[in-house]
Amino acid sequence: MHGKKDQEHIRKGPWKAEEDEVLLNHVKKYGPRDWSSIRSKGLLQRTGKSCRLRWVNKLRPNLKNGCKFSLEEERVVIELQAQFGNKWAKIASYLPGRTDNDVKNFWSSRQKRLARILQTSATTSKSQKNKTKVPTVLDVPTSEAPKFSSSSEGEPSSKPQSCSLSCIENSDVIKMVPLPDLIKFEMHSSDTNHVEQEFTPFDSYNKSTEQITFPQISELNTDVTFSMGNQDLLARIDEPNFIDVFDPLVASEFGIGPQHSIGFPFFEPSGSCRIGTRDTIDNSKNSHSFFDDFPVDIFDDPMEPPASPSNV
DNA sequence: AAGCGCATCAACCGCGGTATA
DNA sequence: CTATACCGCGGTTGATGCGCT
Repeated sequence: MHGKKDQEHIRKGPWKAEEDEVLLNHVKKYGPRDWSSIRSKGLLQRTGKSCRLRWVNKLRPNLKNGCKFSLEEERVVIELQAQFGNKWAKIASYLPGRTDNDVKNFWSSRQKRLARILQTSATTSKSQKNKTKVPTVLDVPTSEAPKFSSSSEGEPSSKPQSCSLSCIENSDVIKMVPLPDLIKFEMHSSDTNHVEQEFTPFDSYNKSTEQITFPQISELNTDVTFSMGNQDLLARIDEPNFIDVFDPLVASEFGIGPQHSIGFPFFEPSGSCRIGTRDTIDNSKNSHSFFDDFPVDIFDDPMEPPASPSNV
């Protein structure tokens, strides 16, 4: 009855180069819209949905494909996730060149890693001797973090996701540009001209008088001892000695203290692009590779904004 | 060298919102 | 006003690659 014909020729799975080409041609002609017309015209045997996804995630210009999240980007994601919840598209809009899929993947992989680390730490410290009561922080990410406002309704801004993050509760109301300094740095560093003008999320914030609360990172960073919540944990997950945090015997109940000084190289140049897999920890260890790993094009590709439908 | 486990990425699915007829 | 189609988003899953044992 329904769409036997419609369904029989729908192609799924990995995209071929020819398909990409067809899709690109369509976008060149008509802009990134009318996705379903691509199939109805017989150009591709893909659903409009699939075409759109391919464009958004892979073919759109200026995507940072294959680049690891920089530390700044990671922090931005962590901050914004705490602020907005799992609004990946929204979060991605603050990260030029990143898609919601990127952010989503990044986050879930990070969550898995965190869960794993926590689990490992919990079991090892338990087996050593459950001498010190492991702080609640330990329990939080495994039980709670994966569920972070999975439903969209819980206006996340009103409920700081991190338990016991007192600094979040102290967040100030920042009007209009809800970005902490490091994010601004990310945005403005290479080209101050085009950023706010062309980067739509800023635009929309500028236009609206919306006020959102945003935890100030300076505050977040000032007192890591005892009040480390998910955000800080997540932010530090890539540090070589991150695991120390969870060893209550070593860290004496999260008196993490100065041994967690981040050390070089914590910050990477804006827009840096860590290529390869699982190099995050290695990057922190191997200072020799810090600058060596920059891709050749990062300094001459100042992230132009994605072509907007109206421009094409 | 092979097998295993983990991390990452790409793509699909379902659902809700919006536009249009 | 209603029905339908389309679009966008978030969650999930399968494939692949890589490192470790």
